[in-house]
Amino acid sequence: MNLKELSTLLGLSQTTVSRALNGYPEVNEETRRRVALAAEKHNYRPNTRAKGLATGRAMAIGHVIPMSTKHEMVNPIFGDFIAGAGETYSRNGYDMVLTVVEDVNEAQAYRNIRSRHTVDGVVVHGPKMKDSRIALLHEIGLPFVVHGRASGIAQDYSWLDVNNKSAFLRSTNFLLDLGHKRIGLINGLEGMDFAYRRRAGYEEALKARGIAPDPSIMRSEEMTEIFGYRSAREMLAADEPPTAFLASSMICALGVRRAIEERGLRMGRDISVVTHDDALSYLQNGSDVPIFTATRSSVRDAGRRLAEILIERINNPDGPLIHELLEAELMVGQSTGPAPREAQ
Amino acid sequence: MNLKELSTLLGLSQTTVSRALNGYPEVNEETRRRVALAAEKHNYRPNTRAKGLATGRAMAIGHVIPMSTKHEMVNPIFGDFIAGAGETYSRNGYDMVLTVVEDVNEAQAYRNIRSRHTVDGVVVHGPKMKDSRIALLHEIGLPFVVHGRASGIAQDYSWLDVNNKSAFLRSTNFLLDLGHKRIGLINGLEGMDFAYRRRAGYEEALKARGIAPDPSIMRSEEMTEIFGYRSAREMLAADEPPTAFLASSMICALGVRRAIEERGLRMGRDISVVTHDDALSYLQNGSDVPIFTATRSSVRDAGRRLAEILIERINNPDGPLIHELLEAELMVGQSTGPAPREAQ
DNA sequence: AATCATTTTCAAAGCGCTTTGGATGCCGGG
DNA sequence: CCCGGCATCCAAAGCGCTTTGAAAATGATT
Repeated sequence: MNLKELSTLLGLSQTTVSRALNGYPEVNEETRRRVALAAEKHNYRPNTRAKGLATGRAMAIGHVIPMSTKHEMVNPIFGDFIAGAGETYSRNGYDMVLTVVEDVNEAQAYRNIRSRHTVDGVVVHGPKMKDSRIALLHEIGLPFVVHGRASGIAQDYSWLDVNNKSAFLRSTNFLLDLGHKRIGLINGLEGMDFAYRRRAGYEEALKARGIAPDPSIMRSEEMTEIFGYRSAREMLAADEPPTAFLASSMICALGVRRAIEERGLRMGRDISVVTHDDALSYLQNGSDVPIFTATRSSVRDAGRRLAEILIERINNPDGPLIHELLEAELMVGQSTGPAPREAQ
Repeated sequence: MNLKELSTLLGLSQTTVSRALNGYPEVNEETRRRVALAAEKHNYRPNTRAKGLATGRAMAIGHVIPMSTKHEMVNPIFGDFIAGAGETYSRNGYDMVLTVVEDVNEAQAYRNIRSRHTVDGVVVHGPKMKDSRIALLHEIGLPFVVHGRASGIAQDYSWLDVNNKSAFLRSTNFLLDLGHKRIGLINGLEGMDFAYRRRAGYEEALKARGIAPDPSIMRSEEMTEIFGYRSAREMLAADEPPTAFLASSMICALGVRRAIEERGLRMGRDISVVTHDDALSYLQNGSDVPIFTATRSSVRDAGRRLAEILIERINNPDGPLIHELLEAELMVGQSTGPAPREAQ
């Protein structure tokens, strides 16, 4: 069923039917009702492509997912973020189109998207420091919002981010207050902007107490369980083992816990752990009392909100840029306790 | 830059330029080269919507993600599956469009997709037993492939699935051979077809050795870490605790391990664990020696292959239906060992 | 009754592409 | 010299929608 068929069926012109369905005022309410009823009855929906051609709007938003050949990982937060964003999209009549692309071709992918007019805007995931995508998107004039921020970019842009620095500063202080002096940092991949900010928060807290950050207990990698495990194991086996760890994700933290328990130590008593928690739906941090003491910030909420921001920007590209900084909440769980006496 | 502009720029008709770019034979090779060069230079890409309108093909494939209000979980395998499928799509010039929809509106979502002509086909995720989506998709005539299978459906359809029954039958036998007689099952949500098949494999293996399945050590829920933890904890605290567990996912298995260790027991010595492993990129099962003994089957590979199947079906809708059953490999890791003497 | 304003409807153009059904020019064979 | 055949190219229609500009119908006003 298409417009033409529907309109001849109703004995009306395509114009009138189109207007009736799109809520234009210049159509009799009685007629509108008739049209709406018939459309419902025949399950008529305008053809996306035709509508898009006519209006110049795709009513779709793009997400480019770079697939590195080196770093094979699919970000575990991806699913929850998408779920949140998708909710907003649905509510606003937008489709979501994903493009998986080898990271070396990422720039070309954005250009393609632009010239093929497949989407009205894009979400930039996982910004690196001095991320080149931002300049590119400005250049080709594709509306976008960044999930996170990119340090060292001259031009301004819209973003939504968790206050990573503050979160890690607070976690570090929390551990310092408990008497821990050697705190291992198990961070995300160097070069990722969020990892940089987290380290900055960690170092700032240490320095404020006169402790010099020790590179031998700071690691940076893709945040897998294995990485958390290995890092913690190595640090614990070293001469001056940390009495606490700061992990960048729950997945990492699970690995850290494994290393701790493998060594016959007890988390929360012998070794403290604080992690960042993205509130992934399949990886809840306990039910009543959190397992891990954690800085918590729902990535699904972030997706929801970021999608709203992007839609706002698409509707009003010359409107003000939007910046939103979410504070993570520090939730005390069972994984932290005072530093053991002998280590103090 | 659009076709019209490009063609006047070249002093050619739109027809010729279009044909040159699309590889039709009736155009001089010299001309074709000129056209290709100019297109490259001006970064010309045909407008997706216009092309779609003209050809009747969307060159896009849909994934409908139902968001339950009850079960809030985003399936953790989702990211990896999408990454695999997306790879195939990119290679074949397809876009991937996701629709997040409240599960109660799922049927309507498929009808919408169909009548709006947004995609050429869809992937059906997480089939339940007697899944109603299959009949629906047949009815509205939208090409599709199911990731998994649905028992109790009259009509045939294309699918790609892991042999869940065989996998769990083999795991169970493996544990039985090690002398375990009480094996707890920590399964996915009842009603999901894969969970049904896994249980069938488990029960068949037990019965073959004259052991009656005991409902008190069989659980069924969404496969979260918490669920694995709680289930294992409860079973371990009961009168006749299991000496081994069979878990339906790595995430669950992590919870099981936590429960075991919390009780002061050692996994692989006191309690054995076998899990199914979807080979998620951020949750590798160890590096050299697997942590968990596991039935392993890469969900990313599944995505890749399933996308190929769907594209085949789209190109040849009247071709034969395709069924592919992947066997999981049983990899022995550190989480299993002979049943403790006293329990034998 | 005539005029004007307002409401309601419509025909047709246009969005950017593909594709049909020629046109054009060139060549060799009769 | 003419004609058929082939290689190239083109004009125009059509995909299904929105939107412009105008016409028709209605109601209000004088």
